[in-house]
Amino acid sequence: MLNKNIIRVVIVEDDEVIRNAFVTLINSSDKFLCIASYDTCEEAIKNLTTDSPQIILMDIGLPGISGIEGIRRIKKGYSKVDIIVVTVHDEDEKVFDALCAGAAGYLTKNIEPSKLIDSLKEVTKGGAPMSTNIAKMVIRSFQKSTDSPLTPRETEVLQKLARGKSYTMIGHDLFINKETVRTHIKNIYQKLNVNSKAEAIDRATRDRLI
Amino acid sequence: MLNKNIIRVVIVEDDEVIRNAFVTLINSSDKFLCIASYDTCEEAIKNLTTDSPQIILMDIGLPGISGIEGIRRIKKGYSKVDIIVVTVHDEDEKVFDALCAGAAGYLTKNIEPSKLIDSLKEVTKGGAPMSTNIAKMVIRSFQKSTDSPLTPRETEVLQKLARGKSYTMIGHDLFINKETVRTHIKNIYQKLNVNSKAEAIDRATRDRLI
DNA sequence: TTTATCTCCCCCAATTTGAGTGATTCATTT
DNA sequence: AAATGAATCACTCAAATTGGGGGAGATAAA
Repeated sequence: MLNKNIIRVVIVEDDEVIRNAFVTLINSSDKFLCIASYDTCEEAIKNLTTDSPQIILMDIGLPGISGIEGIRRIKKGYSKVDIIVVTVHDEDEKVFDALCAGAAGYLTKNIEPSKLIDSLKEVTKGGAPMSTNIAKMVIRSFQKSTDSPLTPRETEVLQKLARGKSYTMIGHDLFINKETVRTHIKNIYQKLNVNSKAEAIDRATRDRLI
Repeated sequence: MLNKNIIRVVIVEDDEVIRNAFVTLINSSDKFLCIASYDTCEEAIKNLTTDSPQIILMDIGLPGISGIEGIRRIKKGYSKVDIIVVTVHDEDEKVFDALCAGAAGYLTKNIEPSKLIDSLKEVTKGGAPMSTNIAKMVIRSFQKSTDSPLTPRETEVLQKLARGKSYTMIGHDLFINKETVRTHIKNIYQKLNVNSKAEAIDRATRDRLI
């Protein structure tokens, strides 16, 4: 049975022109078959078990429930499908929200047709296709600020504070007195211009200090 | 001046055979020039300003200071260079440590020669080359556990707790009474089998509940 | 009808926190 | 030689937070 080896793809995209282009493109490959295409997540979800796709190509700027929420719902009820986001949006928030919601890959729409097919192949092999700009954002999200106002020790203290530890525990971890921890934290608060734990963690997270 | 357009590359790799293979490969491209190759980070750092590479290909299983620490030191004194890790290691810890230390990309050594050159090109264009398995690990690091023992509300509470907020603040954020927050946290502790904030955050982070 | 989830209330003791105001040591820089 | 930054420790004090215990009502789902 040849059909067994064909990868079933569903498309969710509200722009008819783009949607049809994707359908044509995918069906032009003998490895993939576009079983269905929808212009809203709601419809896609309704037919999910019938369609039983291995891959969903999904836009995230949709009418009705957002693509992000759509990803969440789809992965909840049907976790084995790989969802690749294909969108014009490349703002940090959208990207990370989509990944957190369970997207297996993230492509921006300027992608060349051949690359899109490559991405489909990559995801079937267990990979995580990303546009270069997205990959860059993702990598950068791991990296700390290079010009922190905090000293190494203060950074260490703040990291532990952010993990919910008390002054006493931090002191124990770093082999210093609780009073020293207190001093460090006082200095941290002054440098970050805050006056509570929550604010400090907030600023530090936002500015990638920890 | 043609040299102006050649991308200067330095290699840090302790295995002589692999190192020489990389040198040959890189010099076979007319876009890149391998100016130097070292078998330790120490040496590479010593000659950094003289070599002034745009890209460093770096192994991370090195004698002397580790590649990870090497990345940190290089990026500290010479932040404009793009460091691509090329290694056999694909354990979570190494990968994330390298990325946090400032690596611009991460390749595993089974990479084909043509892909390595592609990766160099990608990084010069501001991208972040990753092997498929690494990309997958990175993406997965954003995603939460699908079978959390916590209810949605409890997860919400725990997330805020992990951001350093007090019971009072959490209640304010969620428009519920502080006492309700207490109850949630009591239940969370019981479910996670812990009895303090720090332990709860630790478990939740480790198990990707938040 | 039971169960799960979310909501709220009270008591209590121990700990923690934030804000003061100090000080000493050590290494680096000027 | 003096100054600066970094890291260490001390003591006070009032307010807030935390964790443990108890109990209970509402609603919705199974």
